[in-house]
Amino acid sequence: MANLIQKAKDSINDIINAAYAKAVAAGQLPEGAPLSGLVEIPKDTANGDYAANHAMTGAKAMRMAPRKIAETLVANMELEGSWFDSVECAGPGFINFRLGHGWYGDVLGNVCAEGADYGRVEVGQGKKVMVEFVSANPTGPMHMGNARGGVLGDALASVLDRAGYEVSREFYVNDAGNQIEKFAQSIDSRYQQLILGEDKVEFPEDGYHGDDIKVLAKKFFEKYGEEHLHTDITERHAVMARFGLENNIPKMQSDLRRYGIEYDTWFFESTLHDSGFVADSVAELEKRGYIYEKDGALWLKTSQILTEKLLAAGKKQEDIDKLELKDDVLRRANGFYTYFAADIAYHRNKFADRGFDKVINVWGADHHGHVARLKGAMDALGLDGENRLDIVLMQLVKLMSNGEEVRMSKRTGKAISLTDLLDEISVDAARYFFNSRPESPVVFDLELAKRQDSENPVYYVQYAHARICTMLTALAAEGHAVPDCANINTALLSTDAERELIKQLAALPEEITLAARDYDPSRINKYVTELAARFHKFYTVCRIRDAEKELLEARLLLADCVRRVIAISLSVIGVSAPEKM
RNA sequence: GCGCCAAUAGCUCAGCAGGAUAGAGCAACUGCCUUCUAAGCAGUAGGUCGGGAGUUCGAAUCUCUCUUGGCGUGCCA
Repeated sequence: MANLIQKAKDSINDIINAAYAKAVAAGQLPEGAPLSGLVEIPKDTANGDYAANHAMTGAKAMRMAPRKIAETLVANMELEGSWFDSVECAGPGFINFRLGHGWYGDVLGNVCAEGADYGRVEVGQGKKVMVEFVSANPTGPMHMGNARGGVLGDALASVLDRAGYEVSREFYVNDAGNQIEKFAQSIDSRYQQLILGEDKVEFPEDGYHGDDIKVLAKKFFEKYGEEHLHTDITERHAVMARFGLENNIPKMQSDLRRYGIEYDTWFFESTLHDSGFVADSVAELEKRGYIYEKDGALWLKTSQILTEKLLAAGKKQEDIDKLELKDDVLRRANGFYTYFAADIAYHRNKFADRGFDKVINVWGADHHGHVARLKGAMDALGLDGENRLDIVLMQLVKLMSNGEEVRMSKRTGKAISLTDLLDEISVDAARYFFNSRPESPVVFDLELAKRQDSENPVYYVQYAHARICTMLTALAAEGHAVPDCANINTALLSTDAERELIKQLAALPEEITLAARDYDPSRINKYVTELAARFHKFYTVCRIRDAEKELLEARLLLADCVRRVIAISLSVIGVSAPEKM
């Protein structure tokens, strides 16, 4: 579980502090100045492998020129026995360190020793985390937004898993409430149109207009015939809703599986209503004084809860007034609970009943108005939603076709579904493409997507992997098997191409840590693309087959390490690593 | 009106726990396969990082403000 980049940085901090102590003892630098700074990796290796800015940040306190401080520190440095070969001052006062070959050897040793676990870090400390994502309405096919949510959620879960969290993937099935009734009405209308003629039955304006509803109605008719034409409407709608869900949910499950996504739990909203947990949660809020009745409905004091929170966070009352906070209905006058009430119960269940330390929901940005109130409701229940509930808001996908935007809506029936998408482009391409920063909007050009073959960057990475695999096979056939890590001379890997490649191998644990911290799995895309680029360069510049035995073996091992790390990285983002292309 | 998110090459996007000359892919142009996969490598060209102000030794990155776009502001989910 070693992160050699972090260790190198820590080591530099130690070296600088030791040099400072020595300089102070010699009277060259003032005592007691807080010497802290950042160690970072410069863009240009001409500035060393690591650069420290301690001299610049300490300049003010020491009342000395940064450059002078840096020079004094460097003069007092001891690199013997460290990972570093050289150190020098540069620019306005940077202290630049250069790695020796020992560090590079240690990186390869790590990759070999940790095998498939390479890149695992322990920042998660085994905490229980749930990632809930997609949770598309089961009233129709999943769309492009769901496709992106699936990619981001699944990749985020993988990242967190590798960062040492105990992760659970969950899909929340909204199989209750208003939209289910609308769903049933829509099927019912299509069913009647089927029997009585399309012009004889009016289709509800706010119904689901998609063709999938017609298909469901047809299936329903094939099963029941005209049996349900005149049955009691409540019972009929219940039968139709169940029929629709029993058709749609397995379809969603198989689509997501085809997309490479497996959930630990499919959680049904209806169970919260059936068990009385929704009512119980509202009662609990009432007990805590957050509920009142008005116009026959039960209301949550959302504005009070959020106002108190914002005041505590230091917001001014006049700014809060501008927000025009409103309360929310939890139970309508007709006795039915709102979606929000069910959502409160659902999240209470996640924390209180199932004991998740942290819950992350991946939502479309159009739900952002819901974030503060749900967190607030958790706070009101004493469940610390502010810190334990995190929402990743992803911008919706903008679909372009022939230069025009295609609006996606289930109700207009013009949606491009996730199934359509996967019929057009490969799962690997879709997963790579949608894994970009969640808060950035994505413009998806359908024509371009269809055309995407060898030009897609995902193939660039996969090609690197395949290239290594076939090369290793070919060389093994010539008697050059990948050697054991302990038997190679890593000091021979001394060209820029080799060292840049090894540095990139070393970066995976750091990338996992940052991706987990920022909930940004797209970092892994960039990481593995850069790794592939450095490999391709190495491959072009450093021949393996023609090298002398010792160098050949060292390079063979390096190539094998790259192969393993590419495979690990791709698996984290759900992309396959083909052995040949 | 108020709130959230965004604005970087012709196009799609990186870079944002402040760091040294702003990167990649696509599109355009030029080289490199009798040698481990050319789905590759090397190079040319392309930018007032939306405008303005501030903080700092130092800003694409942080703060404020303005502009433009997306979304939200339901007894919808």
